[in-house]
Amino acid sequence: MNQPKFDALTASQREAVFHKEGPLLVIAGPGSGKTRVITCRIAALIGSGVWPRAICAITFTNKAAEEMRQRAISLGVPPGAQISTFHSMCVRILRQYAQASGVNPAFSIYDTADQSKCVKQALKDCDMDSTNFPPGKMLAAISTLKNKLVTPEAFNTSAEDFFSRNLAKVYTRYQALLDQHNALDFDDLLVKTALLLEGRAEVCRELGERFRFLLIDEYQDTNHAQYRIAKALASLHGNICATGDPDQSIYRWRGADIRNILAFERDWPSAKVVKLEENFRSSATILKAADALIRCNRQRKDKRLVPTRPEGKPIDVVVCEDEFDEAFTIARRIKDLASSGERLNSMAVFYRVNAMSRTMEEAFIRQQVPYQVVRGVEFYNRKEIRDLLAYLKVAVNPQDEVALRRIINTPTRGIGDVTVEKVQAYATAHRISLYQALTQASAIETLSGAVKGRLAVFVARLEVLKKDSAGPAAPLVQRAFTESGLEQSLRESGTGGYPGGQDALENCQELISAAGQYDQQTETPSLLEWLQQISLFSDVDAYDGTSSRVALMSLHAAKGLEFDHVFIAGLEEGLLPHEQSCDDEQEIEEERRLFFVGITRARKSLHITHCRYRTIRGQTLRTVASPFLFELGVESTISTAKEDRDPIHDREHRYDRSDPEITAAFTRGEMVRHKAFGLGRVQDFTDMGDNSFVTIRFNTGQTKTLMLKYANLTKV
DNA sequence: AAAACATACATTTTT
DNA sequence: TGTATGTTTT
Repeated sequence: MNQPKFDALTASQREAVFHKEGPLLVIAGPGSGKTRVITCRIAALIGSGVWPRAICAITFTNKAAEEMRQRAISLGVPPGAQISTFHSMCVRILRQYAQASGVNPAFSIYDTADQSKCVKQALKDCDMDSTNFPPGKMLAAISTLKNKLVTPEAFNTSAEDFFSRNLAKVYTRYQALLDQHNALDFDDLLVKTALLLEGRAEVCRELGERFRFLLIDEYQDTNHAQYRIAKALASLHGNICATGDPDQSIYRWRGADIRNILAFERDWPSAKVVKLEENFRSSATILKAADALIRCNRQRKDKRLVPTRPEGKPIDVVVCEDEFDEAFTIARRIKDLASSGERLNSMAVFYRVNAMSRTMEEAFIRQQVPYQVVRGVEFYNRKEIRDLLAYLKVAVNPQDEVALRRIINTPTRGIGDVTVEKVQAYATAHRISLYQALTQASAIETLSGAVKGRLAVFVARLEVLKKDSAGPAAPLVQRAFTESGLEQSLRESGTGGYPGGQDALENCQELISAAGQYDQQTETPSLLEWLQQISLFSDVDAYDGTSSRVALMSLHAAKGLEFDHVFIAGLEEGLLPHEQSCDDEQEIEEERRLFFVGITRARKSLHITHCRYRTIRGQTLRTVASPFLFELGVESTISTAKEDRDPIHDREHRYDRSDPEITAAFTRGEMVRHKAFGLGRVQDFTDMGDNSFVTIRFNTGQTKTLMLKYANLTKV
């Protein structure tokens, strides 16, 4: 049926696509057409008589899952196969087997911000000092334990040294708090699923019978919990197909265990291994450099990078003066490429740390190069979105105390900290949840009549929402928006606590329409399901490859993407490899893989820059070129960006040239640069047209009032 | 309750 | 250097 579509496959791709029964490991290098192989494999399985519903494909990101679904559709694969991320699969399993796994199906999903609230609370409850035990560190340690499926009880018995014993206390308390709140954090989703599958043989068998074919993408990024889940799910039949590239493992720091993919053949001795070594993406020149680089890693399975494309342009390595010069140089080269007919959305700039995006953005604005910054979080982390979602979460799961505390006085409704503490005291005394205590507020003697009234109004609103919480999500989100008072407070912005009132309003409306979309796409939509689903979303998916803009992103964010022209900035010691990843050889090797990932995104041309000086945290330091540069082993065109510019007044010229608004108004607090005095902050601005003057406190400590027309200031 | 002030902090990021 | 968060002030 789908046979004609498979004709274009290479021999090794065919092997991977048509291997039917038993374990299969596909080691797929960059640009080897891996995604296509997986979707073709799904099609081939179904073509050979496998029922679509028996297929379970697991990805790491929602974006990857969506892409795979789209590809499957365009291949003509009938619907029914489950294609989802590890986490959403776990949510589904946990809800289906709620009883067996000991969770309440209305659970909230806690993200890092919620987690951090709980850890802080746990530290407080344990009388531990957050200076000696920083919440972030504790959370990371807890996450590591969870990844290894170590329960608080187990850790309690094994913890011996001072730190471990304290960690055990916090971990135990933290987990108790989550239980109390009927909440699972991201790690719990995996842990509970793994424990369910390993602890309940009948559940494991049922799921094994249902999902006869398991496909796991990016297997090199699995952590231990995910590994155990995969192993359990495939234990019945051994039909597990793992695909990945050990050379693209860049998430060790968040628990990814490269040993999972390296030891696949040991776990599944009958495994067939297929290597996809041909690269259909990059020019031979780029591949040669990438190959030379990655060969410097010692802990590695040997793998070839076989080019199928012609030589292409030489790799371009540029030494810049400082980060401004670097950004300027990149912007100018992009302009050159654009004027030679290349599309802006075929180009991308990668950097090691997101902080580097700002300098880039400034240069791009000045040079008028359209760009988009691709960043992780944003939308769902906005205050107004979190507030609105918290309101809904409480309606669905009143035990969710983090959400409840968030909204109890947001927008302000005269329920201050003192009141909450009184209610909390009552709750503790009567061993009930905070929410339950709120419903009994009239019985709390320490509260005044007025406060009781306000609490009653608040609870009544939530109760109504809770009662009507069945059916489509969008109307409920709309209602919560209005009834919570959030909408009104946003409309009256300026006075309220929301500085960007208009934006915030639009964001909330966007959330409502997102809920509407979910309602339309889902057979039996429910608020609970929607909330659980969007907890697992981030908006990296918001990257728009079709708009005509250059993409700016971190090297990590670049994984899975490809561009004709790639720029990688900051190839300096301490930045790439990052100074905090230089402790051991393993970390250095991961940094090398990160660079490798960046390089192999490029199809036609690769441009690498590094600076002689870079300002980090306000200090300008002389830099050293990254050792990785020399490992590329290519005859690179080393050019100095500065050569065609005035060497002394570079920076000033750059700004003068591109900033015609030199007499524009300045506002208090703005950063400006003065030729002689350097950086400073505007204290005051008196607009007198041509004779305007401006008061600036310079970083040298002096404050000066200058005539604008003579000052020659530039905005920073 | 809001604004002003002070202080810690600072990779990578998905779920 | 900036920011994000927490604390004090009004």
